[in-house]
Amino acid sequence: MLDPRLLRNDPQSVAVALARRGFEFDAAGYAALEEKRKALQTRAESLQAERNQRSKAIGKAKAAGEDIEPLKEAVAGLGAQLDQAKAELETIAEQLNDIQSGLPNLPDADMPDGADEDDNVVVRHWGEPPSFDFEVADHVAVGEKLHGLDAATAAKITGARFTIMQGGVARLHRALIAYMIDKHVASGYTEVNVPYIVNSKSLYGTGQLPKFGDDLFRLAEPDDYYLIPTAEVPVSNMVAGEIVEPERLPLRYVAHTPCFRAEAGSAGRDVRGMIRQHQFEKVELINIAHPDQSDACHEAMLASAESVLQDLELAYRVVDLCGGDIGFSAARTFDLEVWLPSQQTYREISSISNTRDFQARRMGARYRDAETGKPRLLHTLNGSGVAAGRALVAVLENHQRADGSVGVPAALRPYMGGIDVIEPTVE
RNA sequence: GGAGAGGUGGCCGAGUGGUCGAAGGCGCUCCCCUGCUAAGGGAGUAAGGGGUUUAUAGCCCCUUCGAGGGUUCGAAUCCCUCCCUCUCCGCCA
Repeated sequence: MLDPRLLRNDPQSVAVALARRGFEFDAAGYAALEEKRKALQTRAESLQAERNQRSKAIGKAKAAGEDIEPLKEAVAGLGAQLDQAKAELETIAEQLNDIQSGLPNLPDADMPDGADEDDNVVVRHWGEPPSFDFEVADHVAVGEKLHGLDAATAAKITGARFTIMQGGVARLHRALIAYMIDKHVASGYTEVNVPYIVNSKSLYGTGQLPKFGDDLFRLAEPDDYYLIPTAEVPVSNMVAGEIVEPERLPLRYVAHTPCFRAEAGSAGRDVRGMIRQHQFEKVELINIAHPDQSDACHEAMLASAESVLQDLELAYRVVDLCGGDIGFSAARTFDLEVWLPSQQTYREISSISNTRDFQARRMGARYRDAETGKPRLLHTLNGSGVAAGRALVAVLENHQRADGSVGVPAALRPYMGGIDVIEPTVE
């Protein structure tokens, strides 16, 4: 949510800023609605003030043993007027609120302009895409050869966009997760284990609702809950409604969770393999920061995620998302894209965003300002460190060998019982 | 699931229809005292919103005692619904 004061005082500048991300904001219409709101609110509040005053007078008269009947008669007409004024105000307030909750975040000044992902700016590359002296297989073929990936059986059990991992591949997946969590904990993150099911309020707080409900799996019964699309939702909402003492900042959390996404609207995309699943696992980094710290936190999170890929010996590039590609809640986002030999291209494996006070305002997440003692909105940041499913894909593809085996990066060997290669198993 | 208790400010905790945004305590801030430390004395200290305004200063006003309805001139206090927490029982990983 954007600062309502900014929307009121300078809707035109908001419209200009949001246009950079291809969002059309009707500043004039909003301003007109605001004018109405102001008039209605002033009227409702002055009626309320009058009634409060009169009621107080009745109280005093009664305490003094006076006859209060005439005083009560004098208030008689006020109630109906007040109710009507309140109802009118509420109608307008709802309209304003609907508009506000649908507005995406203001982009940072540094965010690149652009219409779509083709306009994202490549910041840097790390590592060389590996060369192979045999014909590379994609991760599906590699996984099948290892008897480690089985989409068909998962489809029987559930449906499309699910996978069964087994044997060495399942263990590799688990190793990736354990390694990543341990690494981030070693660099100062606090490991948290959080609910994978959340209520709508939490999803509103991080910005998935009300606009993006179609992307979510919803549990209608026995409660109106949702499966999380990312750990960002439960972890960020840990500070919802809280006032955090400044000396605790930044809060740095790492969480491993499954993520559930309906993938509405992506039918036909990445249908083969594990790139785009309804269920995948992710190690997520969350920072809850003082506004002065948030840029530094953003950089540090990016570095943390990068070092995972470096440890895994995977070539990647860092991309600065442009206005046409950046997410609803983010002011600035860096993606990590890992090299996939089968596709001869870089694919997203991590997305690291600073939402500034956008989510904090929706969640009511604040810190106490050391100087003024007043509560101020926090900044929240989230980033994958990294997506486990896609990391598995990247390792299978980049470390595959001609004989169908897959090399285990040194960083993962302690988590793989010391083995340095996954061999095809006989069923 | 059954029975009971409870949800009040940063925290703890009083408060069963009016003068209560709310006693008291803790914490915090400032001042005084004490040659350090500890203790002591005094003052202050909720949040959100609107109007006015160059202003997140001041002033005026509204709202908020788990959430939402209701009764009433007036609700933290009474009634209804829901949510959450705790205790005991049941069940269960």
